Amino acid sequence: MAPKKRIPSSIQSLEDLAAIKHAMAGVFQDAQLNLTSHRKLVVVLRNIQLRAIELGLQGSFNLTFAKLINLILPLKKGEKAADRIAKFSSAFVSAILKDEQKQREEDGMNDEDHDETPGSEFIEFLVHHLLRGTDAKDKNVRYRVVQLLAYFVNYITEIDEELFQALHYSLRNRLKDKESNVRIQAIVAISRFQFFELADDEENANGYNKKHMNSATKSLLTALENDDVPEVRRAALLNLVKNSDTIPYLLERARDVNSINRRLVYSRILKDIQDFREIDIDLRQKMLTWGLYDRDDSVKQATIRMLNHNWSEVVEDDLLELVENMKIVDNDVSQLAMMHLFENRQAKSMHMVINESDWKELTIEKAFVFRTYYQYCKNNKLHDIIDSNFPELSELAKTLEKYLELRRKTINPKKEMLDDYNSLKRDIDRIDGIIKATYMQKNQLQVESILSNDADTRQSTIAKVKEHDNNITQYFVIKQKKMESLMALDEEYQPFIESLTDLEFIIEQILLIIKEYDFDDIVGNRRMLPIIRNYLTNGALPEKLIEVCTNILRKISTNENDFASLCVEVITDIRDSYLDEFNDNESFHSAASNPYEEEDKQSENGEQQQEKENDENDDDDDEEDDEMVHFSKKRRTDPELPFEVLIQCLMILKHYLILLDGPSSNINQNESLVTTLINPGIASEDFKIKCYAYRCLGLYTLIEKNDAVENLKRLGYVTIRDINPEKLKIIGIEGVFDILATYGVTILDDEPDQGGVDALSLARLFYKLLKNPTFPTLQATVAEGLCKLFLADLLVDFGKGNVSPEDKDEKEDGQAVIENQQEIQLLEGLVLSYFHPNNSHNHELNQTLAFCLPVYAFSHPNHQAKLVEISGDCLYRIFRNEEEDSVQTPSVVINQLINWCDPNNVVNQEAERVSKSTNHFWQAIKFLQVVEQDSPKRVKKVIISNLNKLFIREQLGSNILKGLDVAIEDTKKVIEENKQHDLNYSFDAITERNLEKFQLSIKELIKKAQDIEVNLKLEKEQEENEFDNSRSGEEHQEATDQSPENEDNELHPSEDANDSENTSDSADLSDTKAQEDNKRNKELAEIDQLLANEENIEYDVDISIDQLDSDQN
DNA sequence: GATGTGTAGCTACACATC
DNA sequence: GATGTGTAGCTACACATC
Repeated sequence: MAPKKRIPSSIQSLEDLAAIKHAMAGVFQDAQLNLTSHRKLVVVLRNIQLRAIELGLQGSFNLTFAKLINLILPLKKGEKAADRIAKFSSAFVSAILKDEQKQREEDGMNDEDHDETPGSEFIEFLVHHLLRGTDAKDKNVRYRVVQLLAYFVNYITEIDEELFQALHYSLRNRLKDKESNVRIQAIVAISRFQFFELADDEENANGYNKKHMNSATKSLLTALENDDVPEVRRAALLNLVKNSDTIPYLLERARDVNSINRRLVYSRILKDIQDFREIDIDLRQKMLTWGLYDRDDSVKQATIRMLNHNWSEVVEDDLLELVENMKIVDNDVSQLAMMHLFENRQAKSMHMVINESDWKELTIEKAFVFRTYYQYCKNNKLHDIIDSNFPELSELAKTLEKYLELRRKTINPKKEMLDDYNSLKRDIDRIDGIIKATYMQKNQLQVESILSNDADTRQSTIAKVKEHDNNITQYFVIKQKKMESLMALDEEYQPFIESLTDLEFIIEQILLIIKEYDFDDIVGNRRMLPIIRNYLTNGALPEKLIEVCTNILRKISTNENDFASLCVEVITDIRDSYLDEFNDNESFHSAASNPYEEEDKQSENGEQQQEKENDENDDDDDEEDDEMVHFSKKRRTDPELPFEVLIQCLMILKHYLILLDGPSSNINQNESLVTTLINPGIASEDFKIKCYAYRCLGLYTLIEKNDAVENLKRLGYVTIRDINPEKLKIIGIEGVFDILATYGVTILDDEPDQGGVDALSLARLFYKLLKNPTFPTLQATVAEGLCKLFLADLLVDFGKGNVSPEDKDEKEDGQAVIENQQEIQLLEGLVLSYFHPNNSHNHELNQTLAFCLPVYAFSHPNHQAKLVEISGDCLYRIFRNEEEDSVQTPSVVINQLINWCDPNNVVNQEAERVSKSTNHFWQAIKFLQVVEQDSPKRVKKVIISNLNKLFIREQLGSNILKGLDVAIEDTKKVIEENKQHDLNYSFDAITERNLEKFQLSIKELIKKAQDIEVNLKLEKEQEENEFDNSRSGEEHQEATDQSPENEDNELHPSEDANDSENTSDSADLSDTKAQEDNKRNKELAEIDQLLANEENIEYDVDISIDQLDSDQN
């Protein structure tokens, strides 16, 4: 045999098994030390193997090899020696196969026709051997076994079918191993099977019903989607084949909870997919959205790199082509993507050149690229580029007009069809609304009939229910008919609306560029203004275009009054042109009645049209007086405005009002807008119009304070009516919050009976909405609105005026105090909804609160103090009912509360002030009360074991600290008293020890504080002795009062609610300078008093969330 | 369940090599 | 110039430990 010659003499001299074994051990010994000698050692071992075969010791060689492998099996993951041996084994197997392959080629044998060779025998033996260890008890053994198998599966083409099946079966079981490291190796191993045809492909569906997916791929997908260890999912992500079947699942990992996995999708997976155009366009866009908006910066960076490198390379840096492959209409992320693309190109000096001719034939892509490029240049102050690429304002005005004209020409011939289609759609929406309302009435009646005792009443209600049922059926029939007519139009409508949407998108882009221009170009302005005004009045523009147009108008206008006249004029013109048509009187203004017909004839000539436009305007001026008379005459008999007219007016009104500067606006022309547009809009049955009208009402109230309370009421009422859709409710509540934020809570009335709105009912409204999980977005909106009011400290006086002094006396502390605490109660409502299990799926709400609550807490010590006040109560309520399935554990909640109230977290605080904060002192007292109450044992335990985390320092002064010591003592007493008959109070040794420890630490602090105080006293006395000689005691008093420390150590105000007149007195807890013993005693007495009162306060106070519960029922 | 420890997976830089 | 190698530092997460 040929190889014989190659065996070196040193190995040739091995004569018996012992010598072979010894030589093999030597090779392994060296192989475990480093990787560099492996190539050499593989050759050596191969020679030993050949020698063993010569000696007829092939079996023994295999066995010895297995024994040597066994030595590394118990070594845990990461052990270098074991990893090297595993690699070495793999290299050796590979060498054998290559050797034999070469041999066969030399012998002129076909690839296929080989029988059992020593090599395949060796591999089979090894795989057999390792398979016995796949179920080993030792996790390290399982890990190493699967690791080795993962290496060997690369060569399994050589092994027999039966063994192959056994291997596949065992590895699949390892995918369910409880050790994640074993699972990872199993994934690597199984991933090689993806390229084979597997026998059991059909029976193992796993939910992925793809024809071409083999069972290995399916197992990996299962792991990818369901394994709860990120590394395992990562292994699946990186080892799965990439084809059209698997790619959607792989890209889905861009939303993995683990940021590394998300990043890998962008840095590896999308890179591996050579051409991003193979990905579905919607998915492509999702990838951009998820990546560019990822909260983790490294994911964002990976996305930007992918965009700038992989994607850009595919289209050979052609921006337009790239944009063609993105979704840009109604897609915010594309704009962000463009900014990153421009930035990268700017860095590489790849400047874009826009030719004049480009503007003549804009596509949506071109328009979008130009617009975002302008934006980019403006943001980065690249004025030179703007000047060389973008036309003068008057030029751009021409372009704009051209495209607006094109739009008009596109719409005109289809106008009838368009009107029909839209009115059918509105009809259907309206019928849906009616059906929904009828259902609700029906359900109500059904409930009534069940509850009713009277047989007659029941009879009549049942009859009514039947009637409703009939009506519903009829409505459905009508709806069906309308739907059919709608479908008939679809064929014509769809392609038309698509091209129209594109055209409007192009116009929007031009307008957006214009909006960013500087308007000091008078010629340009003069050109622009009539175009905008004309199309705003006569163009029936969609809202998006209206929005930009009003923005441009605002910029062109010299001042706010000018702007207001412009907008009101446009709105009045739209309205009047309809009314004129309606009255069908003189031909006055007939040109405007159908803006399209007449102008169409002249449209070829822009100049001519412009002239006509000017003429028209002149006419307006001349006839203004006449018109006013006309107007007032008509008003009395004003017909109801049709949908199109009213909605146009409301849309323009909305964006006009948005742009006004708030209540300072000195605009007088608005009042009639309410009576002529907003009120009819609110009265309209059309939901869309209603939404606009209420939005306008909210905005109007922000500039006109007169009816603020009345309008607040109207907006609030919208949110209560069950029939209103969530969107409308949100508009209502947003209006309420805007009004409160603008005017403050002082606009609220003290006496609701006289038609005003009082704080209490408003608070109830907020609670009700916050608590209702039927409308999750509304919940989140309320939370956000409240958070903003809290942050701006606008709720400090909320509800303060509600209780007159006499009332206060009558009710004693309880009720009066609580009604004065609307703000605190609302804050508690927010915190409770943050932790409430009902809201666990409301991401928007949770996100809002997760952001706002800490911002609120850390922005001012007073805010923290308010949170301290509610923390005990919150804790008690969240876990009051043990059966209730709370999402959060007590430990999480407590830690959150402690963290929010930690004075170290407040911004801009000096260390001295922080160490004097009473926050955690009070929190400790609140928490101890919860321990004393009938809270569940687990809550008590967690509280006690977390007390040591509170930030309490000796700087508080010994007297305050003594108060805490007393409180702990009291709590211990309560525990002692109850422990016999109530298991909730009987704790394990650790918990009891923790309480002791906490008390001990407080006692130590007291000692420290006393030492400091004694020293200070001595110093002071010394000083006083010196003073006494020259100064009077009065002056000394003054000096102490002025000391800055006095204001530092406030007890938070609401704590001394019983004593509110004395707030400033009691708040003074200065411990470093103040020496008066009587003051100290007073403070101590106060704390005792507070602690005593706290025990008396009922936690189920009147306007709690729970109360609302029962209100609803 | 809270704690500390160890590791994976970058990321950035200097330097060497082809 | 591009490509690889070595090093240090960082962060988030899994795991072991009590």
